[in-house]
Parts: sequence; C-alpha cells; structure tokens
Amino acid sequence: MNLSARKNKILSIIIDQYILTGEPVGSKTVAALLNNAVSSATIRNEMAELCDLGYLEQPHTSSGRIPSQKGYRYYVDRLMGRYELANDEMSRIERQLEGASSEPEALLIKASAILAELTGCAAISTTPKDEHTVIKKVELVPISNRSMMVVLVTSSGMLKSKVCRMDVPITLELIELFYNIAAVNFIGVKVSDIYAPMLQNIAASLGDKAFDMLSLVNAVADLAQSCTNSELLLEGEVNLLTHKELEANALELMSFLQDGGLLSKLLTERSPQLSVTIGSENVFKELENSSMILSGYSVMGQNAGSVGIIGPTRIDYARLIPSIRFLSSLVGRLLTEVSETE
Amino acid sequence: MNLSARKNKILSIIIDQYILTGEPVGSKTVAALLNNAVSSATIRNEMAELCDLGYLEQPHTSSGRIPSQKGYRYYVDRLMGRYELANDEMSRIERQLEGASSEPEALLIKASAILAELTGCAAISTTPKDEHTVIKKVELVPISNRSMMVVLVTSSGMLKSKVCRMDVPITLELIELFYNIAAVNFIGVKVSDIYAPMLQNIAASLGDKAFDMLSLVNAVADLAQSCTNSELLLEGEVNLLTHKELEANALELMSFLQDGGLLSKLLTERSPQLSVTIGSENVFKELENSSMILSGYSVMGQNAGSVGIIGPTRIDYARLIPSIRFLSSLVGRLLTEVSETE
DNA sequence: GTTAGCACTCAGACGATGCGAGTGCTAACA
DNA sequence: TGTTAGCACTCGCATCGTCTGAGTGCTAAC
Repeated sequence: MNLSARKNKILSIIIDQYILTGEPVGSKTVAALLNNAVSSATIRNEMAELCDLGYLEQPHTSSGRIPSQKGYRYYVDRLMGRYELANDEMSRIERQLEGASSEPEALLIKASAILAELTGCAAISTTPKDEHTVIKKVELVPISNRSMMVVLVTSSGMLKSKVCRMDVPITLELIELFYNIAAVNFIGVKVSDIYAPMLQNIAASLGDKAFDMLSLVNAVADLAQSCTNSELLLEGEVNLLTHKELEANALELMSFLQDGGLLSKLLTERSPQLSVTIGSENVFKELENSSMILSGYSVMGQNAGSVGIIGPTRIDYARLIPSIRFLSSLVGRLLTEVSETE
Repeated sequence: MNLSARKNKILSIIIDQYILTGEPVGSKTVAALLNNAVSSATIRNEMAELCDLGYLEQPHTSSGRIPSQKGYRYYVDRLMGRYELANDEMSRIERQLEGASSEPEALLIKASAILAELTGCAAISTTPKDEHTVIKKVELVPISNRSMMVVLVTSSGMLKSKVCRMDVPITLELIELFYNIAAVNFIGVKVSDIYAPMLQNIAASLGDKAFDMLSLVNAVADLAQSCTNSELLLEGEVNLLTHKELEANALELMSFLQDGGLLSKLLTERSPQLSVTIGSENVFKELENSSMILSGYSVMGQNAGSVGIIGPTRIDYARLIPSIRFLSSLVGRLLTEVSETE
C-alpha cells in the first residue's frame, strides 16, 4: 500500500517526534516541523486519514497521535533514515572487542555488553552453533585421587570442562589409556559425530577395562554435546527499567528473558538477515509491548548465531539498526579469524 | 539495652506481622495476637514507649507502627525464632549442587541461583580467594598459525584460558620450549607467587628466545593473576522487582549491583561469620533501603569467600538466615572436597 | 498498672471543577 | 477541489474540598 508523499512525510515526522519525546504528537507540532508549509488544519485532515488507515492511533479523543504497530512497520520498511555509526565509534568498539578473549562465549558476552550499553536496551545473543567444529584437544587434570577434570578444546576456540568422579582410584595406566582412546577416537572428530553408538564401539573395544573408563568417555561425550548446543546470552536487562513504557510489565518481561528457554528457540530459527519484530508480531505475549531487532552473524560463511536487542516498541530504530548490524558483522569476522586455522 | 518481657513480646509480634503483611500494625491487631491478655489501650501505651525508644516508627500520626532499623537490629540479635530447613529440603539442595560442575565459579553460580530461588531475593557471592592455590597444569592449544589458546588449571579446580596472538609463526620447538619452561617455572607453583620479578628471571634465562616466548609467559601470568582475584557473582536480580518497597529505586539498586566494583570490596572484607546488615548500616547509600545477609564459607579451614543475599529490609530474617547459613557451609564443603588432593 | 471512652489525626477514596491541548467540522477562500 | 480559519467540543489531568475509617493519645475511673 502506497501513501501520498505528504502522508509519508507527516507519518515520518510523527514517528520521529514520538520516538524522541514519548508524547502524543499534535497537528500544530507537525505543521511547525514542516515550517508551516501547510496549516495545522490540513495536517489534521491528513492525520485523521492516517488514523483511518491504521498507521496512527489516538490514546483518547482529544489527544495527539501516536504510531500504531502498522505505523512502525511501515516506518521501518520504507520511511526511516539511516544513520551510520561514526568511524571513530566503530574503531573504538572494534578495539574493545579485539581486546576481549576470543573464546566464543566470552566474545559474545562482551559484544552483548557493548550493544546493551550502546542501545540502552537489553542485548541478547546466541553462541555459535557449528556442527563442523572439530575436537582439537582433550586433557585430564587429576583433582583428587578419585576425581579428574576433563578439558576439551575445539577448533572454533570453545573451551569446556567438567569434573568427573571415578569409581576406581586413578592410576597412571588409566590416564595413559584414556589419552590413547582420545587420540584415536576424539581428536580431529566433529563434535556432532560423538554420539551413543560410537561410545558403545569404544566400550566394546576396551574389553574388561571398559568399566573404569566409562565415566571419562561419557564426560567427553557430554562436553562435545554441550558444544553443539548454542547457548542464549543476555546482557543489560537492567536497561529495560529505564524505559517508562515497559515499567508496568517489567517484572513479567524480565522473568521471561531470564528464563530463556523459549526465547532461545526464537533466536536459533532466525534468518541470517537483520530482522525487526515489532510488538505483537512477536510470538510470545510477554513481548507484545516490545520490539526485537536481531542480526545473524556468520562464521566462515556459515550462518552461526544472532546478536540483537530487546527494547520497547518506541525505540530509535534508525539509529540502533546500524549499530546492531555493525556488531553482528564484527562478531562474525572475529570468530571467523579464530576458526580459520592452520 | 534490655526491654521488659512484654515489650519484647510486643515488638516481636509487630515485626513478625509487618514482615508477613507489609502493612503498619495497629494496637488492636497486637492485642488479638496476644489473645487479648491485655487490652489494646495497654498495648498502645507500650507501643508509644517503643516508639520513643526508637524501635518502632509511625509512617504518619494516625497509623499503625512499623519497625525502625533499630527495631530490626534488636529483632535479629535477640528476638527472632529460628526455623531450620526441612531435612528433605536440605538433601534436595545438596543433590542439586552435587550434580553441578565442581569448577568453583560454576558451583557458586549454581549455589547463588538456588539461593535466589529459595529466598526470592538477589543472591550474591564471591569466588574463593585462595592464595595457596597451586598451578597444576598449563596447556597450549594451537588455534591458527599465529595464535594459541593458553589453558591453566589449578589445584582448587579453577580453569582459566586466554587466546594469545603470537608475533612469530608457531613451531614445534616453540611449543616444546614453552612446555619446558612451564614444567620448571609454573607447575606446582602458587598462583600468588607468579609476579613480575619471576617473569624477568625466566626471560633472562631464555636468552635470544625470550622475545618469542614473552607473550605466552605473560598470558600465563595474567591467568594466574586472575585466579587470585575473587570475582563477584550475582544471580536473580529480577527477584528484587517483586518487592514493592524496592520499586521506587529498583533501577538505582540494580544498576549498583550490576556495576559490582564497589560491592565486591564489601564482600571480600567480610568476616567468616554470618553477618546481617540492615538498611543504612550499609556503607553505600544505594543500599539504604535494603538488607544484606552474608555468610562466609571456608575451604580447607581457610576463610575463602561469601555467599548471601540482598533484599528489602522487610524480609523474613528468621527463615532466610538458616538457608543462607546452610548453603554457605555446603559450598565450603563441596569446594574443600575438590581441593583436598592427592 | 490497666482499661474504657472519646476526641483527634490523617491517608486515601470520591466527586466536582477548571484548564488546556488538541480535535473534528463547517464554511469561506483560492 | 484542496486549503484554511474559526469555533465548539472532548477529555486527560491537576486541584480542591469532603467524607470515611483505622488508629492514635489522653484522661479519668477502676
């Protein structure tokens, strides 16, 4: 559906203004912002029509207009300007993020924190899901005479560990045997290829020593498993409290985010593109007053995860979208650097 | 200062009741809870005196009484009952926590989450500070031809890692040399003993190879350093929103907690005992409407860190203190098990 | 020392009033 | 036919007085 050029202009002004002030916008204000090229009465007629068409809403009969969801959608798709990040801002962020650990989870936590700071919203992200990740190293560290820490490092730089309680005392042979098993069966293998049948084969080949080894082998399998799951990260939830339109359901919203289970599904199903989800376009009713902006990042050309934000529907889309786009591409680049190996 | 038995009883009833309902407590209510052993007029006289003595306050002239800070303090020190945790509750928690990783940080995160859930408050804790911790293992994992991950494991089960960018291409000799250096200088050494002069000695002994090795050695030093700092953990901040008396400064309070820097000082200076800090007894004015209950835990008999909660001053001290005490001793026990080595 | 009785206080709920920003509509104008 | 000035109208919001009821402090009798 196309609107006249003037309606576009008026809608655009109203949304910009509303985003800026949070107050309903009246016909006089719009006329002034148009340098009184037309009178407020004309604007009023146009605004009434925009109301009828569903792009604007009136909180009550005698108040100014605020954007409806449809209005925001139209604005995001066709009207809003683009403000690129300043160069020095970009290089500042780049430096911050390069200084961080390049362990993927740590990197994404840092990136999310930056994004939360930058946008004044809650930042969400998923750790990379990459089935082609390969196990690079498996190490044992004795902790006590009955327990060991198993450490696993992957080609994508992930580091996972787990303490493993043993049913038998730890001996040198046991440890050597484990390293032999690991060298043959684990090192260089994709994390997604370590599953039940494979473990049974290993157990079978061990004969009477299988039992002693079982808990260690299982620990490795668990760690490999946990590498394939992408995890949901959340930073800067507190920022949500600064938005007065979210105050009413702040508790509900924040509990929902904290819980995470549901939300993570939403994020992993994302397209690699940037997506803006406004109000009740969100599947979950806890988010009906919120907008979500997500951008997928890719590692080595593969769609790997997303970073983005959650904030009120009244949010500065034009300014924030470039920030999110920039951070997601930066994260992708840094993670690709780590993965591009040997 | 001692109060008469009857005043004790009345104060106790008022505080219990106020904690329960959040409403100012009137003389009639108190009389009823005393089975009308005395009339409400008598109670009124006593309450007026308790007001004069500073144990109670009146939000306005014609309302019931609420506890003052001094009142809470007296209550916590001398009046309140003790409700021990139910046995099945205790074993449930024990099972949950034993099932968790025994990596200290992960364990404390889990313990804090349990505590937050249990108390409906925000849980805080510090990771163990233990200068006697010894480096058990240092590993290198090549990531690309110019970067390696350095992994460090300590006797207390801590696992730290860092990616290290190299100025020269990685060779087998380089790696072997590093492992030799590590075996001699790092393994079995206290994390607190790795500092500048020591690094200089290593560098000196290497001669012309010092330069290639420098970034790796520094990385180890950084990791050792990070083991000596105890970190502040925070869980369940969202719970604070459920307390209506904190609503007014929820943003301020949560920002303060998120920031952490200041708070962590507070926690590390704690005694090993349980401490209750009420309202403005807290040094920070952001906490003037909050109470903090902390309990130190010890690892191998050494005071190592704290776990506790932050909530409104109107909080069920009698019920929560035992929970916190239980969790701190449990954390101490589990961490000691990991540390009691060889 | 305890109690009944009573006048008093004050927060909170409720309704009336006035203000003003902003509207929709009509009629005149270009 | 589109634009504009003018005007009556709407309605949220702030303000003010009134009323109610829970709870008090005080006094005088027990």
